[in-house]
Amino acid sequence: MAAALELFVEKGFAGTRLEDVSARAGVSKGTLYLYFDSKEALFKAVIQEGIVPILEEGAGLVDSFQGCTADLLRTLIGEWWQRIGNTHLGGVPKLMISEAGNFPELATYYHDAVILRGRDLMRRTLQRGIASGEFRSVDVETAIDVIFAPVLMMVIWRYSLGACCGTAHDPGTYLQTHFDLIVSGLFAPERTRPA
Amino acid sequence: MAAALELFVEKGFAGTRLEDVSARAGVSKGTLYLYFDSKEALFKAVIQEGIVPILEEGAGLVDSFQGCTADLLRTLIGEWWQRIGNTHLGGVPKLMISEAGNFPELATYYHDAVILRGRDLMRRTLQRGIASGEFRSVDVETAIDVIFAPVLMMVIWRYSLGACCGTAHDPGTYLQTHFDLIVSGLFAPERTRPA
Amino acid sequence: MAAALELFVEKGFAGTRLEDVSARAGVSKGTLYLYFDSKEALFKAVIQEGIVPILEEGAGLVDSFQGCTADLLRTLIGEWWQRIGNTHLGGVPKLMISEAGNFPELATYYHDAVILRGRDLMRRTLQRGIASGEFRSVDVETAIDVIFAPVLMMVIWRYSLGACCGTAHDPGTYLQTHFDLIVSGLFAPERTRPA
Amino acid sequence: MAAALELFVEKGFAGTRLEDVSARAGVSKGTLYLYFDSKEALFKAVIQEGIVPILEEGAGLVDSFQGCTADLLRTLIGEWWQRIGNTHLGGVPKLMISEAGNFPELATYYHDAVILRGRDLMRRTLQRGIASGEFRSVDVETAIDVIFAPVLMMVIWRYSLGACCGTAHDPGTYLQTHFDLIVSGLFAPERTRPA
DNA sequence: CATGAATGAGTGTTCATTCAT
DNA sequence: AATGAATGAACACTCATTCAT
Repeated sequence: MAAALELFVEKGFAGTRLEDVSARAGVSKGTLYLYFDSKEALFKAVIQEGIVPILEEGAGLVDSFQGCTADLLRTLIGEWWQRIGNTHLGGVPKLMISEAGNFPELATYYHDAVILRGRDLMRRTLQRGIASGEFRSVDVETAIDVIFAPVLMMVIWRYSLGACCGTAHDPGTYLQTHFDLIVSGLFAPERTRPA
Repeated sequence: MAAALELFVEKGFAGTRLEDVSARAGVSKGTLYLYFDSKEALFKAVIQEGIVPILEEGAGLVDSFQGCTADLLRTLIGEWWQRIGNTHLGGVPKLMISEAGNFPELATYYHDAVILRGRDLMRRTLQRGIASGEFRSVDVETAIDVIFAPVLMMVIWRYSLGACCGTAHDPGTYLQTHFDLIVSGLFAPERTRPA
Repeated sequence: MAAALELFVEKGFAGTRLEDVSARAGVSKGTLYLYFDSKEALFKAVIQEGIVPILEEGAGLVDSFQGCTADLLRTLIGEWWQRIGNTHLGGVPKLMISEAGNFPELATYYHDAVILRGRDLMRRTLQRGIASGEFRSVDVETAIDVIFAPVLMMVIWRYSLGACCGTAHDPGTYLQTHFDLIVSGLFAPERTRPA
Repeated sequence: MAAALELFVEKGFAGTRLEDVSARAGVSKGTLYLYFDSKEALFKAVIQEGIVPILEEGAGLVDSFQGCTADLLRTLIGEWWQRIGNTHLGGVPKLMISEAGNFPELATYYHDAVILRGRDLMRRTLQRGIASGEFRSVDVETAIDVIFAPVLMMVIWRYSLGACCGTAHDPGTYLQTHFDLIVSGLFAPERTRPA
């Protein structure tokens, strides 16, 4: 599955040959069919089993986190970067964007299992901060957009045009800058804009 | 080329069959080869001839615009929406993201001819506003990112997951909201935050 | 279709490679798909278009035949031998027997369109002879079995074990013998066995 | 081997997957190769070991039978029905017809070991009846054809088109009818058509 | 200019066969 | 003896490309 992920991300679904997947995995072409019914089934497995478990851990983190909400937010983004963004899974958003039209059923699954769940994680985090008075009472849904968009654009760029036309920002700096910007915007006034 | 654009945008490069393109264009499959050497040549032509001319008109607009810079910015975004975003050309960003890995040469061309040129348009606009005192002296490159990102995410979503999982924002409202937000942030303090 | 018939008859459905069919037909593999959606569709077409039209002509013959019924019977069997039995179509009964289990839908079609129609032809012929007093009043359905069975066994043998283990009877003589036997058995006693 | 017989009969040689055979036999796919060198070897074993022993018993029966020849004939057909026709072995004639072209060597073996031996059994029976004056002095080879043909057609039908298009005669009644017809035809005139 | 029949290389999938355990 | 994971050759089917008309 790691081999399939890399190739799907790199070449798209149609551009990936199962022969290459099996070669990269060090098995024969037929062996793939012992574990996946079809190329499409392999594709779905890569998406589903790659990301969903990580999101479930994220849910546990939000539920049990001790500490201020800014730290929770920083931890969430950091974990996402460690476990998804900075691994081959970081190519999945670009992959889903590319293939959604060809796999509507999978796109729906991804929307429900990944996107909605991811938004939910962020929603609960923001509400936690607002409830505790740490954050201003912003419009939560819009804030979710604002937080996710640059992060997503970064990995999308990284796995598409960034590969040819380089000059990408350093991801660490980029993420830190955005985190600061967002947290500044979120912090409740008396704390972010002290006299 | 309109037929090809629609199908490339909808199904990606590999997923598009020239037979379908020719059928939608109302000609025979062989006729395509009178005008384009190959599927790849067709793809490049669609990208190049679709967007570049519009950008060139945009350059003329920025050079000759009479009026305040906020109006220029509003006009630019409005024209983009009228001529690109709200037509089938709106699918091109998603398409380039999908196929950049398979067409590095085209991706480089797109980067230079479209992305850099688009950023340049916006850069000159922002610098015009800053020079005239209308805008605050923001970091221009970051501001370009901030202005483009939500607009791009909207069309990317529209041509990928949005097609299956709906619930898209109304584009008009969305763009207006973002425009207001940006301009508020850009306006020079004495004007946006009057005593 | 002639090439396909020969190979299906010789090797069975699964044993026939479309590449061989196309080679024997003098076209390329892809060309087959211009005219038949799939191997299965080709198989169905071979069965349907090969035999059904001939049966329809047979129906016309029975309706319009002038002369004694024994001559009609002889003509029917002779025509069958000329147009089916002694051509590659003679392999179709063996083919249907082999593949009925794998193509139940086609088997049902064959049963209705060929077998039932063939029996009907024979039924009307026998009833004509009985009505005119030429034939004894035998059990018609059983007589149909008796007339068809040896004829079918001959072509089945010819396209199966007969190919390897030879020693087949001369078909002409075999058919003649059976025809005589059948007619002798059928003729009313006072006419076939005159004092 | 019972599992293989059922599947070969039902789906033909090419249509039978060894995985299904092993599953039906309750062993693993690899285990088959402990006992049979190849799919082809399994096929040959099924044919050879299934029918030949029964024919050998039949030879003993003809040699030692006490009683009139009509009873011997009835017993032979009855035994055939009990031990072959009405078991899965009844599918072997259809199977050999289907696969003779693909297995000429096996077909030759079957011809020599089964068909010739079966004809020999019948030949000796008929000659016994003729010698004793029970039967008319018919042409023996033709009579063998006449006796075997309907019986074979019945099992062939049963394992091919009969499976889809039903309406088969009751096998018991069918066999009885044919037996009566044959014996009536064979009995010397003075005994079958008394005054 | 336009056609569409023909091509054949390429790929997803199947399954008989092998072999380390 | 028995397993079942692994193999890879074989084949149905697709589709970009060509060319005679």
